[in-house]
Amino acid sequence: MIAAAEKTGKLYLIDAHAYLHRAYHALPPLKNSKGEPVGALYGFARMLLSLLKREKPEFLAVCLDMPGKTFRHEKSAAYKATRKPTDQDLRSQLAQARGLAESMGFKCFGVAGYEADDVMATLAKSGAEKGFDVVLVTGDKDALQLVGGKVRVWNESKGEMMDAQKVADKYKVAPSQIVDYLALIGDVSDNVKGVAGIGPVGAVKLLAQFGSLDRVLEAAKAGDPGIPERAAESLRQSVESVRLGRELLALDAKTPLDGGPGDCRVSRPEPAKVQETFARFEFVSLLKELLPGSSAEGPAPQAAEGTTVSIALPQAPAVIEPVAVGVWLEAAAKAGDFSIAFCPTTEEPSDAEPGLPLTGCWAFALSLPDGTSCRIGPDEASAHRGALGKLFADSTRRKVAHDWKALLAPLKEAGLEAFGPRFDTMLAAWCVDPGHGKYDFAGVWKSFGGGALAEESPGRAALRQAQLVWTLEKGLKAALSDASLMKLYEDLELPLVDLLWEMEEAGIAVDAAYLRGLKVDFAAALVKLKGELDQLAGAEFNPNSPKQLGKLLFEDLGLAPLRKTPGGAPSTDEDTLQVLAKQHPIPEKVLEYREISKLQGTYVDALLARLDNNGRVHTRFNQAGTATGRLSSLEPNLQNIPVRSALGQKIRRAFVAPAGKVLLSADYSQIDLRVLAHLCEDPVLMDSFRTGADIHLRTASEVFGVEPSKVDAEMRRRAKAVNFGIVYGQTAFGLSQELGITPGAAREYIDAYKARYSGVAAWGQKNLEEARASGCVKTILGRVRRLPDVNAKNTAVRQFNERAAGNAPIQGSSADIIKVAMLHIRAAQRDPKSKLPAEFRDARMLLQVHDELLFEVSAEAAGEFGAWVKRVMEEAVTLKVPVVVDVKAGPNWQEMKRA
DNA sequence: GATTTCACG
DNA sequence: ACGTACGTGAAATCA
Repeated sequence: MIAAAEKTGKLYLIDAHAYLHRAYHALPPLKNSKGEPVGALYGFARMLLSLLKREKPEFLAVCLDMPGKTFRHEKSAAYKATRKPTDQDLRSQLAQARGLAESMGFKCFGVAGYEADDVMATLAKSGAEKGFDVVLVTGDKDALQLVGGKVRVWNESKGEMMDAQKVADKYKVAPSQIVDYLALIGDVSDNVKGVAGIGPVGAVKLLAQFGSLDRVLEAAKAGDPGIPERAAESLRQSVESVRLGRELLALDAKTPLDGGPGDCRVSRPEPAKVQETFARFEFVSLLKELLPGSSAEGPAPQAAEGTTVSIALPQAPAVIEPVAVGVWLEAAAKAGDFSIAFCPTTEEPSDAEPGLPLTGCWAFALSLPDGTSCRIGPDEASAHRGALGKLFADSTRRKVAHDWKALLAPLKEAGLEAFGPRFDTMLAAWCVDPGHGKYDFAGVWKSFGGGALAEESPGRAALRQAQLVWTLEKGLKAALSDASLMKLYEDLELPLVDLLWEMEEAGIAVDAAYLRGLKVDFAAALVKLKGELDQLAGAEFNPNSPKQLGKLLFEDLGLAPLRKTPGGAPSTDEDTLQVLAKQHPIPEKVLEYREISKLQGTYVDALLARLDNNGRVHTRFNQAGTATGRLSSLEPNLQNIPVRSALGQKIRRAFVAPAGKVLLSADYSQIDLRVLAHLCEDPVLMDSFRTGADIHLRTASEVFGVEPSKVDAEMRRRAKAVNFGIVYGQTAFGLSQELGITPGAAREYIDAYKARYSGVAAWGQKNLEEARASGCVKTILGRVRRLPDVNAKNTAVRQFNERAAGNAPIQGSSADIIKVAMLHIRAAQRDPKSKLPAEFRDARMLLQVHDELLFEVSAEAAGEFGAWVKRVMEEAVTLKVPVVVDVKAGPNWQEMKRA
């Protein structure tokens, strides 16, 4: 038998104690509820997790120091003698690091008498011999001596991957000379003194000339003319100490280990083990990352009241088998309310679902509150048309469903229009806690405490949903009341369902011929640019590939990266390319290519593909998606049609009004800042709006302390960025990036703003305090946003929540206002008693883009209609400052003039 | 499926 | 010591 060759791959070696030290000093002194210090362990575990996620290592070893003296202390009394004794709080954590790493499924090595560095050296050597690509994860310069061949050092905090070339570039010596180099210049942390008068430059020179420390010392002894006499004398005096230093710095690759690289395969941690360990340290969020779906036992961190909503759902009971439609109708006649769930069906017959109707593309599950259910498809619907129609039209019966808007089209197709009171569990769930992102039935059931629902076929899932939705409804009603959200849900969100559906159904006309012309132009421009780029690069590459572009710019051309992406790669985004454009012609061309490619792929192609038979495209509005109360638009997204660039406006030009009509746009002017003024009642801000000033100009005047007439364009631009930033909870860094100024200057702008607009600053403070105490913030209509992590210990997480806490009331209130206006407009259009002209009633609301409404209206009536819409929108709410709407109209969405 | 980039308010 | 302005959706690339 021949043994199979040992499987190899990338082997990561972690210097555990380096990370524990770093985390200990970097993080606030976290303790668990028992008062035990856990901050360093937390940082260490987090680092391991992010390495796991980012690098997906196949093999990984955690290398530790053991307490007590090492062979180096035997050699030198001075070794590390200058180090301060380790804090007790850190010592206790160092002792627990091994257990923590092992519980996470990592192989650990630590040998008494040796340091973690020696262990790493040993594993690196044997790993490289066995064919592993070895990566030492450490910031310690000593480790660079091991670089070469298959061994590299990754300085994770600086994001540098050091191979032999990089070492040579940075230190001007080969990795094999690193020990000699450090011995010559000394190393403070190890208390290795080095040679007096010889620094990095001198050391590099000597080593370049003589090759090694020994040769340097020999040459000094022999009085070689290549060494200045002063340095030679200094070297002769230090022969003993520098040789000792070299011995101390050289890593020992012969550490006795109980195992090797092959034993370091990363395995999935045993859930019980990691759960136990993390629960002991109370690493709740980390546990979720490592084992999604699990929860830490033990005392959870104190969540403020209002951050979480539980409505005590039971585990889902088994699905109750459906009854025949006739039987169900008899039961329904005696009962009152019923629920409806849509079941997407296919034309393909399915063995798994014998009960499923196959003749059409729709089917529904219906259920009574007691679970008595049936399924109807086109056949059943026609067989029981009369009874079903009567039931759906009966306004005394409440009808419960999850996501009514999605139900309206299939119901219409089935000829089953529903009248009377509705309950929509999707909207209710979103109102109660809008932070989940997705609100499909199974997701809502789970996130409100009902546990995971098993995968089911569409037919069974619809049946189950119709039956379970009653339980959800009961809990959500209570939750809506408890949070004072019933009015928002009933009077705003629920009525919006039909309006949004009508907008979706209406769609918007697109000039297909124009768009096809644009497509040809763009395609030609792309071919040309691609040719020029390949020429410039000297080889073919894909400008849409960040990876290929990054390699070209930062490796082949040697340009300097500006910043890194979250994934750790050097970024090639627009900001970066604009900076690099000053050094090389390629970035500029890539920017051009990217812009056109984006417009072509995201807009031209997508719109052409989505044209209906009448030349219109229909978006879908997601009413239950955003955390703040806004709508979003999808498939296609018509809320992000280009407007800022000249090329982008060509896309906007494709949205047109049919003959005899015009597009009319009504948008709220500065709605976010007006809402802010209303919320904070800052006298200066309120005055700006009451006097109808140019708001950014006024801000410039206040912040820069000059007369309004002395404000130039650049000052106004900066003030505008400050105003935007205020709404977003800006940092000095963020503003500095936006404006291309130093963080110090940005800080001054912000301070000046806060001094002039003290009411804004005070509101921000008060709002945050309320958020911390209650765990949520509210809009002017009482819409909540829950902020479970506004008190988080993790700085980044906490600060993110703090900014969201400041922004949500503003963005959310603006969303409230435009939603009210939409309903008012529609109500007036539909009210037979309102004396609106027929053209006003026929005007169709097509799109909502957060602060803008787009209508299609007869060209003759446009002027008057615009004036009316303006008034309704401005009067939707009464704020402490005026609300102003600007109206424009034109033949397409690009060429619009003020009406 | 994750990552990166970029379109909008 | 680290990351860094709020809220979205879509496409292309690459593993």
